[in-house]
Amino acid sequence: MVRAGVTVERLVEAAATLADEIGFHNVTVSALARVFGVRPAALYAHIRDAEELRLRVAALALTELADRAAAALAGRAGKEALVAFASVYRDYAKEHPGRYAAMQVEIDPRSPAGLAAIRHAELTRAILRGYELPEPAQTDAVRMLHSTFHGYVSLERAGGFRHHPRAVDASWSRTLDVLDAALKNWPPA
Amino acid sequence: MVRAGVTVERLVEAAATLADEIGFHNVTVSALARVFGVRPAALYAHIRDAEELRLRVAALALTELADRAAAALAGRAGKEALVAFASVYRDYAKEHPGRYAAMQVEIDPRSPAGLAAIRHAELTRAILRGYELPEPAQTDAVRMLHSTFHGYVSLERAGGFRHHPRAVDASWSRTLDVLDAALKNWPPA
DNA sequence: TAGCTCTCCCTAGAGGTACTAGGCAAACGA
DNA sequence: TCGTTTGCCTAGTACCTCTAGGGAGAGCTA
Repeated sequence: MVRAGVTVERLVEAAATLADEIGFHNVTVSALARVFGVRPAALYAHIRDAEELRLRVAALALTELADRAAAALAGRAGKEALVAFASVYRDYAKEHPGRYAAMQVEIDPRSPAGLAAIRHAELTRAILRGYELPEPAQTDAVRMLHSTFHGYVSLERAGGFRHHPRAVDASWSRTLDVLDAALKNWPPA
Repeated sequence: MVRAGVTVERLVEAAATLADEIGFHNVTVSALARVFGVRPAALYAHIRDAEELRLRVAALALTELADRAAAALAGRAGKEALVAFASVYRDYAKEHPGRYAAMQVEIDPRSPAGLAAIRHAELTRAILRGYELPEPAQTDAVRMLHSTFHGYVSLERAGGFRHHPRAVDASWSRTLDVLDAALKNWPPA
């Protein structure tokens, strides 16, 4: 009986990779066990249940994306920051569809995934450095930006834009122009 | 052996109701059979498989939402139309979380669900009546509006706004103000 | 009305998944 | 070298999807 060297970290990493390959939806404890050449029951020594596995993949994805966003935002402000963040977001979803899907699970704010999500929201706030919005407009803007990014990427992935010939990249680029203009000229309450 | 009177229509309607109650994710053929007081195998005379059931629920939800949107848009233009559509969208998601989740499945454009989705996109275009945007800005705007609505509702439902005290309704209202301003003053390419 | 057919739901069963309980052996620490 | 711990095992329960084939009620036909 050769030991497979399973650890939580390797498990979650493999689950994330598997999600990108076969879809987050299809990542099961059994499928993951097959990856490691091990019986499904063996994994329950490392994770409590399938739900914890999914939450850990979500936390991994949120952390990875936050890291990339932080790097992209470094030294940038205004529209440059906006475009950099948005590109990182959309590219990550393209590159890692399974991880991106994992991020959409309902998240307890006090879990590790919840902390990663908060860090994520704080980074979105960093986009606004060059725009000088007061509160509560800043929070409203953060929510709107996040919504637009997530909504666009989500609809694009689901095929929601496929029935019209207009290039999806072009609409994305124009959407960022519009968001930039909106942030520069935020209407008074 | 009393006949339960199962038909595809009643099945899909019950599945949608069940989705709103226990979550779309938890709607299984078995659970649906229990609702009808029938063995799971009996349902396979009416639906091909679980996938078809899910697609039919998605089509039902898209059609219902399109109907409501059409009614809300009748006789309205400009910001009034924008707010009416957005409210219908968000309220529907609140009222029918299971049906809303069903709409997020990947949809073949040529299926009934795909046709409902296209009708949906056309209705979003009707919002723009009062704003007089030329193509391709119109398509870009439709995509941006749809993205923002979906993204906001989706993040709200997933609890993404829960970690900040700012009222979610207030941010929503301000987001609509910003979208209105953006449509009125669409930046040139 | 008697019989025939069709439809609807049944049982049985194969195969997959989540998860628990308990066992055995490899790896590690004293 | 000898416990002890750790990691993976088998066995088993429960639930899910879906197929095959059987029986009985409902409606059509003569």
